[in-house]
Amino acid sequence: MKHLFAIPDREWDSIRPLLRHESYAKGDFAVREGALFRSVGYVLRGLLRSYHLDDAGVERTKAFRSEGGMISPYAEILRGEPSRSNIQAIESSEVIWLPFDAINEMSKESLFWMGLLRAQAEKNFLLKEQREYEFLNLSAEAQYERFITEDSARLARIPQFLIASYLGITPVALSRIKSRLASKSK
Amino acid sequence: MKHLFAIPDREWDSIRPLLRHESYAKGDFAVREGALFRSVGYVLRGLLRSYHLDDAGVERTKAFRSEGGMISPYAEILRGEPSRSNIQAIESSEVIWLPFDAINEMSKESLFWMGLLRAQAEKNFLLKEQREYEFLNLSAEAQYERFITEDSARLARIPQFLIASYLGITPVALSRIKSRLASKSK
DNA sequence: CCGAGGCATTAACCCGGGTTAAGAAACGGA
DNA sequence: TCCGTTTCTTAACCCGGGTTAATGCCTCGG
Repeated sequence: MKHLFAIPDREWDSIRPLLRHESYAKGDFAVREGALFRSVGYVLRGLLRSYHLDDAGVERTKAFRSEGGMISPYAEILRGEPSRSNIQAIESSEVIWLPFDAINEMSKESLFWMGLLRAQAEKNFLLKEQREYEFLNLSAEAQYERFITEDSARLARIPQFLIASYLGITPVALSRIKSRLASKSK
Repeated sequence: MKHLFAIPDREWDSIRPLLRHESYAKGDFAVREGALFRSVGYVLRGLLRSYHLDDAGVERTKAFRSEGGMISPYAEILRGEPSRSNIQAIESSEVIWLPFDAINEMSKESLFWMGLLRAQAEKNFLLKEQREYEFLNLSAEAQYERFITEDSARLARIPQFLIASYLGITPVALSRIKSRLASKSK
């Protein structure tokens, strides 16, 4: 953990007592919609997803995050609002939670912490930018093809109806896409 | 400009000679696809869009930015890659260009500049997150309704075929949506 | 070992967006 | 102002995803 962000000794000592380590069983919720949640999660083990319900009550999956990834209601933390999303463990998982407000306070006088928050923001931006690119350029079928080629390791760990929810389509449509691709490659 | 980012005197003196002020006529390109572009633009006047061509050669509009907005191939700058997008003036426009690399260098020793880059990244993240939300939750028709209610001032300035390209649909489909909404509200 | 619940597949039908094409309207330059 | 170009609208047809529903499979607990 410490070495992952290249945290110097001094900063490590100041943040260490504020870290929270949590374990989640499959299906457990780390964050519930509506909660004022102020921490950023670093995934040590397992796989989680962040999702919310649309107006019609359909689950919309925003992201999957596994080992080494960050998960949190980041946009809402920045806006100072309660979480719009739920964060749920797809597998048994372990997460280290970093207190955003404390780091934000320290960042006012520390180039290191300010730099870490900058890196965080840039990383999250790039992830969303990539997603925008896919929504704008790729059909559901092309998005799925990209997913299975670039994320094949994760694919096996995520049930199909959640992938459908990530792509913004129904499980039925994803099943049709799969059979279309299968007959195409024959 | 200076007061917009609340730039202190000392920092203002160091950045001032590096700023570039450009004017663009309607239709002019500020950035071309493939160019290694390393500046972040602050729009003083006018309206620009950023877009790129998909595999089929169709224009895909990523964003519109008007007075007070930031425009740049930000993701590519962060990744150190040439621009994937074109940036074009929809109206006659004026832009101040901030040199990213110089600011990035200064940020290594300056809390102010590091903080500015952090704020930049967070702002851009929030914009993309909002767009993800719309793609994931809203039909083309609902996206358009949101656009005309929340961005009504801009709507009049942007030709319809560009709005269609922003929404990820064809001009024909947008025209149909408009007539559907018109008959609905009767 | 059995039954229940959750997940995936398939089919039938509907609807909205893509495509193409034609005509109308708005715009811009000479 | 006039003409040509660009933009917008409308129509016809196709296709892919939504919806609903039936079926089959797998897993897990009793």
